[in-house]
Amino acid sequence: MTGTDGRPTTTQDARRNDTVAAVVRQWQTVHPDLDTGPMEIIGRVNRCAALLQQAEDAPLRRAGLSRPEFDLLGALRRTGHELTPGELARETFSSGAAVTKRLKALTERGLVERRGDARDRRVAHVRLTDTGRDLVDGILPEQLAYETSVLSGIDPTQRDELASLLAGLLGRLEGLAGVLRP
Amino acid sequence: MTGTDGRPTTTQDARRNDTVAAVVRQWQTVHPDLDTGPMEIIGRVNRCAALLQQAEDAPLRRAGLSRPEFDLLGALRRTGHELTPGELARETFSSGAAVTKRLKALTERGLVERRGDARDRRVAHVRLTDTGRDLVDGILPEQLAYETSVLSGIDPTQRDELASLLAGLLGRLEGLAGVLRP
DNA sequence: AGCATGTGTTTTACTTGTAAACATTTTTGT
DNA sequence: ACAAAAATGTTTACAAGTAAAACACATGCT
Repeated sequence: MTGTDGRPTTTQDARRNDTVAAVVRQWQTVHPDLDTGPMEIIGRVNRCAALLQQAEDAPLRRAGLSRPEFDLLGALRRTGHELTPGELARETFSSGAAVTKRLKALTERGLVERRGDARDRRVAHVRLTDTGRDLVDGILPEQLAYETSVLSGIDPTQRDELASLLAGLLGRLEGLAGVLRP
Repeated sequence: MTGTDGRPTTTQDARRNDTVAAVVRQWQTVHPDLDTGPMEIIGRVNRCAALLQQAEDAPLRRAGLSRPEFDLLGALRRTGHELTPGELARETFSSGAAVTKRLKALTERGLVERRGDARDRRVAHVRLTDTGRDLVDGILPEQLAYETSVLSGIDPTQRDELASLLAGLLGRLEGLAGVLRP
């Protein structure tokens, strides 16, 4: 089945039925001369991210963790070794000050430990405690299961296509960020 | 040109070269049994949104506006009529309390005005001042021009495909939100 | 009319992030 | 070797969001 413009309508005209489409139509009537094309992508990326964060935090809340905290623990878990606060900040894309605060809270809860560096006494090395590791390993499958259920409405071919296109966009954005921040 | 698995490589194997791909690979080596497929989409959506917010706010900062403030003004501009605080909250996907604070700041800056309702004296009606309208109309083209330049690296066919796939995902997320919030 | 209940908005207390300043230590240049 | 510069991490002051309660008014029931 195809629409009058020949574009396939396998997603039941999703492009005409979400909130972003409505917003774009409003702008079009007020500023018919403006090219609103970028909104169709960027508006949707932003809105998807907002909704995902709302819903996705459910398994984390149960464990009493915020997502930024989980990201920090996850960085330690997936790299498999100790990281310094600075490395954690880069790895989780957050500021050093924010990492300092999170580390304080997570240390008090016994999820991470710190150790000074012998050579360079400015730096600390942070590692997961056993409790912290078990917590991450317990939450991650739930998180992925939830994410899988969210994506289950999209057929595998389209999922793959979407992942590739997003990778292209992300690569471009990260390239830009690298260029724009010398 | 196609990769060894037959998938086209028009985006120069973007899927293997962004930060999310590296994270997924790390998880795979630590938990080889886990299905990390969802991360390829959801991780990228989140990361794209984060980068877009950092970079995209440039034209807004120049005008001394935060993005949530611009969203509020934009909602008034694109609907073309007055909105109540509650409607603004729904329209901009934020809490009523946040809207109250933003309205206070924007009113003090002379960008919006309030007017009481004659029938129902609980509600207020908010409208853009001429200054506010001019500000939105001045910023929007800059914003769209920047967004266009970000997306210019992706060819039009892929842009269209990406917009459609995101619309499908967003529709599903918004449907879920509706169902999960009775 | 009088009171319970619902709705729209604001206020309050609190959480969390950021930017800028700071302290400490290392590196660099001469 | 030593002063200046850079790097690392923390502290401080502040901005902005949220949840829950408070507030103000409207509506419906008896």
